Amino acid sequence: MRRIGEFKKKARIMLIDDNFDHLSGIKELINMESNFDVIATSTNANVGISLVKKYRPDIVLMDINMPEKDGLSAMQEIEKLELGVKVIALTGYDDPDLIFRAMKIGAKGYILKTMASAQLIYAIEEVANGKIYLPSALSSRFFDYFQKSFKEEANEVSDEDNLLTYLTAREEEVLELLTQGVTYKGVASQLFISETTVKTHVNNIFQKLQVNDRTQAVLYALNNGFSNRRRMKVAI
Amino acid sequence: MRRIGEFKKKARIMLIDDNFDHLSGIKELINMESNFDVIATSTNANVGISLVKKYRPDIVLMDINMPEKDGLSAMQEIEKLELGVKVIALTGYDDPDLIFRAMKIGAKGYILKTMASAQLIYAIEEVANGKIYLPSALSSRFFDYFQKSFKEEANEVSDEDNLLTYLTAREEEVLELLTQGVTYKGVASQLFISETTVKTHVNNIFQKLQVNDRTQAVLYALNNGFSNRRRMKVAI
DNA sequence: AACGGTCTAATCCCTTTGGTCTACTTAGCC
DNA sequence: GGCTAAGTAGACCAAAGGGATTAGACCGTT
Repeated sequence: MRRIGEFKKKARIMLIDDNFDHLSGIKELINMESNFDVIATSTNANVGISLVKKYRPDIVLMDINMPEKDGLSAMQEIEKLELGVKVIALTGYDDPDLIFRAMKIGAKGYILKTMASAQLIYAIEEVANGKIYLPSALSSRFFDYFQKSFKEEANEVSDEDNLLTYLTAREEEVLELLTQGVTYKGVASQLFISETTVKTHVNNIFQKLQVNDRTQAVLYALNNGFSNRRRMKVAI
Repeated sequence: MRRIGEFKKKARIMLIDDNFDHLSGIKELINMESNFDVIATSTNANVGISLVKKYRPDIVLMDINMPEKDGLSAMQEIEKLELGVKVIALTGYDDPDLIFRAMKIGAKGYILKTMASAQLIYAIEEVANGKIYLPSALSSRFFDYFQKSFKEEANEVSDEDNLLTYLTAREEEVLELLTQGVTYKGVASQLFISETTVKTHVNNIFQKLQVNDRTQAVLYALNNGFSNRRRMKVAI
């Protein structure tokens, strides 16, 4: 919108943290040690969100651990506004799950309160320059978690007792169409075979997948790696 | 450089790179500048995989860009062996998609050939110590890509023209059961209503979702955020 | 009290799907 | 040449699903 050129202007920062002392501490730090402007602060997530709407800061430093409304939800709401506001998560915990969720929601950075103040400033600079900043210690944890979640998925799917492997090529074609909501008539015409042939294939599929009807077959297929590509945006 | 004490034994390294010159260069480097052992090398991915099975190195440095068999597939095969072998991807490209796929498969590190040799050694050390190493420039790219893929997904699903929002509470209950492969009879008995009532609800569901049959309704539900939790391992 | 939305349910009718059995053709294999 | 697996297709019957209409009960709102 009105974001001219690079970042010649001082980045405008907003702080949201339920701990007032901490809030003023960070504010002091930023004002002293950097050339950023803290334009607003809030000890309450909901008020903070309103302020974000009003002032449209470049960057929001958001404490994730707050009572009433947790910081992740607040962050999500800010992301939904699509104002281009960059949110940096700030918390005392380096819980991988928390890190993962924050990054998934769209956090542009994640820093621990225990980290050196210089690192905070550096993180803000990086984020102000359009990068995403995650300390390498945390990113290592993130990746552990990330890979584990994919591994579990892969295990569940590509197990050797996947009944889908028993299907013949033609049966797979038929099932593929069923997973698209096509009727037997439709399958017949698309595969240039008769409807009774489709029924024969379908019955064989039921036997092999140990299910009783079309819906169950489709669900089995979907839950066991069949045509995973549509469901998993980022395929290997 | 000699960081003794962190890992007792010298880590055993294997190199796979189709470029022989590069291979020997890295080997030299590692032998000279670190206390790791290069126990085997290969200019061919398939041979490399065999060697991995045979020697079970601690770490494999794998070039991702190779002819015949690409490094990602090779890496995936090595991961499938579940030998605990740590693979570091090595390539000339910092393509975010490539980085993402490598990390998804289970790469314990990703380094560019253009990076300083000290960084290569450092990456190996980190990985040897059980961490995952991704240079911050690359991890920034990774996160961009990562967040974008989730954003697309969120957009697709939580769009305001999601027909599922028109369903009443009872209709949702019915649909929920349908997405589990339950028949009308089953729905009726589980919800303590008659089968004809189920049919009424189902017909209303069809109208609202603009579909013609059970399978299509289930597919619509699954593709539009309904009971997403089962499909998405790591929910927010 | 009247209205609209939801949940419930029935009836009638027709279509689709599912189960079983048989049978022909083709391709690959010992 | 016979065997097997896969693909094709028919007949027949039963069960389930789907479309349309009607209608009573309940609840919250106006």
